[in-house]
Amino acid sequence: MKHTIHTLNKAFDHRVRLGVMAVLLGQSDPVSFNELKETLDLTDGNLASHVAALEKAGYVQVSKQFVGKKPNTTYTPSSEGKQAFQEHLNALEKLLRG
Amino acid sequence: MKHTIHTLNKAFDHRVRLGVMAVLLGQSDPVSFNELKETLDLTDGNLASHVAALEKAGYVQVSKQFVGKKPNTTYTPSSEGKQAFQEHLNALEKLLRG
DNA sequence: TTATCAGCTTTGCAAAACAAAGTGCTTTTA
DNA sequence: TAAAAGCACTTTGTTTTGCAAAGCTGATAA
Repeated sequence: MKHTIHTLNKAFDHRVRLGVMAVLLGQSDPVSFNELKETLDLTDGNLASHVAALEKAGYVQVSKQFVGKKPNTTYTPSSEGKQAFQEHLNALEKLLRG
Repeated sequence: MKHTIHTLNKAFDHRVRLGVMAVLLGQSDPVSFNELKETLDLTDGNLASHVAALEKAGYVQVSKQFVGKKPNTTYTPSSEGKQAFQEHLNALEKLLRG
């Protein structure tokens, strides 16, 4: 019965990134920077750095447009992101059930 | 629908500490340093520092005895540890289900 | 007596986390 | 029209965390 914590994905091994993924996957529509920021109660810089990490890993896609005259950045999970996250959750469950 | 990642317990917000708790809670008997080390595949120092953190938080109890003539350190989750861990898992589930 | 085991502690470095302030651009608002 | 405010960052600087590797202690086995 190997408790291999090493199959947990480091990209998701932090509450902020976990929260970001949970929010994105819980919504069928893209989620904006400000929605994320308020939902997760984070500072701008903190959120920006964590989503940047997820983007760099290829787990979220970023799209920038204008809503009316206001800039609006939204995030969606990529298909690799969805899969990697699911695998992470599976590994978590496995770990927690021995 | 508040995705409050802030209810996650920082003491368990790391794969090693998560693994330690999972192992300890999965076993009805105390678990030795070496069992933990092998099960989780960690170096001495790394394991030592993480269990020290859990001990400092009051989440695991440490007992030192001799088995035959060899020293043997074992770990058990405290009742606060069990409760806190359960709450952490509840918070996790809640987060993951919106 | 040299080596080995258990269980740490120390050292030293690198990466990560975070808050706070700054930035550039646009748009309200007074 | 000048000041304020919103969006989405980036930069700066500090603190915290993680980790491997080496060292250490006290005991035993070879």
